[in-house]
Amino acid sequence: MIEQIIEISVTKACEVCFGTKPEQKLIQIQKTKKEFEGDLTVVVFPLLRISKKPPAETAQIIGEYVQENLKEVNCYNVIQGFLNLVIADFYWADFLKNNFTNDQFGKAELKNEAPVVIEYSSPNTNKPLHLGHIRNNLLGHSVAAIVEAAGYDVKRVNLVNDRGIHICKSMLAWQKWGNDISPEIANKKGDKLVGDFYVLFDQKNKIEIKKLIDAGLDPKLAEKESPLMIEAQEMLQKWEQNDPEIRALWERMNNWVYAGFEQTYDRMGIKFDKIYYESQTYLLGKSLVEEGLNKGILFKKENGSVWADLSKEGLDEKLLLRADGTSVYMTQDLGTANLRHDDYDAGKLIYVVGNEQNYHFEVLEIVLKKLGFEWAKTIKHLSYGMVELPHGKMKSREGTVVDADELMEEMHQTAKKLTTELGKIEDFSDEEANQLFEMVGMGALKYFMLKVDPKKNMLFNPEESVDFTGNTGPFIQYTHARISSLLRRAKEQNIEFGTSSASDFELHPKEVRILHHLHEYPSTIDLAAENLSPAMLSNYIYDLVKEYNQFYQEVSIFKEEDQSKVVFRLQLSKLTAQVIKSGMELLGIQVPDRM
RNA sequence: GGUCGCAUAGCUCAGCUGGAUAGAGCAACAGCCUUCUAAGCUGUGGGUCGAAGGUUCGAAUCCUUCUGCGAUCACCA
Repeated sequence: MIEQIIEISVTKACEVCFGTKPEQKLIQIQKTKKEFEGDLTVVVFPLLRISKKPPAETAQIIGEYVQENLKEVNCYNVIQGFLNLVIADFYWADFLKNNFTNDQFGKAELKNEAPVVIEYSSPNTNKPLHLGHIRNNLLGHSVAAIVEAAGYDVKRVNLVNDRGIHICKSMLAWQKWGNDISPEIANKKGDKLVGDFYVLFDQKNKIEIKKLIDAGLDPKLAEKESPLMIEAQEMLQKWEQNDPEIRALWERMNNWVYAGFEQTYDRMGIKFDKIYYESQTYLLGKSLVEEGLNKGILFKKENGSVWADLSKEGLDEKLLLRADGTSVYMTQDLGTANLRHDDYDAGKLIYVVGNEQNYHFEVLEIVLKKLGFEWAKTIKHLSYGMVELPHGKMKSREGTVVDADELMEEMHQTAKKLTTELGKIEDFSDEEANQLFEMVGMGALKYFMLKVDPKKNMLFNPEESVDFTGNTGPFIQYTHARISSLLRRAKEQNIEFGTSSASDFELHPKEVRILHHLHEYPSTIDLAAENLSPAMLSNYIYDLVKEYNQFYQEVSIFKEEDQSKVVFRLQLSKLTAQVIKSGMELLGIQVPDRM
C-alpha cells in the first residue's frame, strides 16, 4: 500500500532531517482534496514539535526527502501546512495490472480467528414482517457478508420468538372465529393469515375492555381481566404444561407462519446457518441464575423473586426470576447467549436489534460478566434506529405498518414501469425481464435502507416512492450495465485486453482518480467491518460510480487511437465493474449486465 | 425525573474517528443524445453544522451547560 510506503519514508525523513523519529500517529496521510494538485497529502502540523521549524519549511524539507527517495512520488507542492504528493502513474498502472483479473479483489484471506456469530431478524410468529424487519434483515445480511469479506468465519443465526402470550392471542382468535380456515383455503400467506387473527383478537378484546370500563372497572385492570385475555393466559399455561391439543394447534399455526416467512426471506435474499427457537431455549437461563444465586452474586427478595443488583454500574436492580420461579426475557437471553457462545466457540457475538433495546443489552453484558463469563465483553449490540413514517410510528394493530411483501412487490412494479418506459430491453424474454425488474426493484429498496448510518433513525415516505435516480441502487446498477456493455462491445470488436500491455503514456486525471478510489476498496471493507456499517460501503460505491460516470462522459474509449490506451481503459472499466459487483454483493444487491 | 442516543441546505442523507473554501442526491432553474446505455453528465441558486462557552496551530467532529426530538427505566418480549 502506497500510504504505508509514504509513512515509512516520512518517518525516515524526520529522523534524518530533524534527528527525531516521530510516533506513528503523528504521521497523518489523507487523500488530497480535489481542488489541489496531488494524490496524497501529509499533514505536517503534528510534526512541528519535532522539526522545530515553521509549517511550510517543514513540509518543504520532508517533501524534498520523500521525492528524492521514493520512486513512487513524482513531485510535491506545499500549501500552508499541507504537503501534497503526486504519485507516479506507474504505481497506479501496476495496481491495475495486478488486480483487474482478480475477482476476489478487496476480500481478505480467512483469518485464523474464532467465529463471529451474528444474530438478526428474530421475528415473532404472530404477525407478518414489516418495514422495521426489512431494515434489520438487510443490515444483518450485509454486515455478515462484510465481516466475512474482511476475513472472518461468520455464522448467521436467527432466534425465532415462537412462544408467548402474543402467539396465544392469534391461536385463540383462530379457535373462536377461524372456522377451521387454513392458508390453503384462504389462499393467503400463512404469516398474513395468523397476523389477521392477531388483529382480530385485539379488536374483539378492545370491545370487551370497553364494556368493563363502562361498567366502572379501572382501565388497567380491565385490560388484564377481559375474558379474552384471561382465556389467552390460560392457553399459555396449557402450552407450558404441554397440553397436546394446544401444542398441536401451536405447531400447526407456527408452520403456516414459517412457510410465509420463508417466502419473504427468499425474496429478500436472506439466509441463516442456524435457526434457534425460543420454545426450545426459553428455560436455559434459569440454571445460570440459580447458580449465581448460590454463589451470592444475585439475591432473592422476600417474595422469592431473584434479582441482580446493578447499582454499582449506575443502574437499577434487574429481575431475573419471577416470584413463581418462571423466567423473564433477560433470563432467556442469558441462556441463549451462553448456548450460542458454546455452540460455536465464538470470538464475537453480534446482535442486530433495534435501539429500543439498548438498555437490555447493556444489562445483559453486565450480568454475564457478574456471572463470571469472560466472553461477555465480546458481545456487540448492533443497535439500529427506527424506520419512521411521516405520520408517526408504525403500529401493527392500527394498520399503519408497511408490510414487507407489499413493499417489495411495489418496488418490483415501479422498476417494471420505469424500465418499460425507457424501452431498452424490448428483446428480453419475459423471464429475463422479470428478473431484471426484481433486481432493480430490490436494489432500490435495499440500497435505500442500507445507505443510511445504522444507528440513525431514518424516514420512509410511502407516498414518495423510493428514488431510482441519484444516490440510489439503480444508479449504481445502471453504471455496471454500462460497463458491461462496453466490455461486450470490446469482445465483438475482438479487442484483446485480458493481458496487460505496456502503458508508458500519461494517465488522464480521471483515470488516476478512479484508480485511487479502487485502490481504497480493501481498506473500505475493513473499515465497514470494524464499524459494522454497510453505509460506509454504500457511500464508497456511490463515490466510485460517480467518479466513473464522469470519466465515461469525458473520455471516449473506442474513439481513442492509441490502442494501448484503449486496452488500459477497458481494464480500468473491468476492475470498476468488478468492484461495483463485489461491493453491491456485500450489500445483498445484484447488478445486471443490461438494463 | 434518571440513563442513553440524535440534531449538518427546503427535503433525504454523507462528512473516513481533530485538518485546507462543509459535500452529494431530491426538488427548482439553465445546458448536453446523427458519437461507447440520458436510470447519465455539466452548470446556477441554496448553510450561524440546534445554542452558548471551553480545549488548540486548527472543531461539524473532543469537553461542559442549555434547547428540541426520540428511545428506555415492567414479575411484557
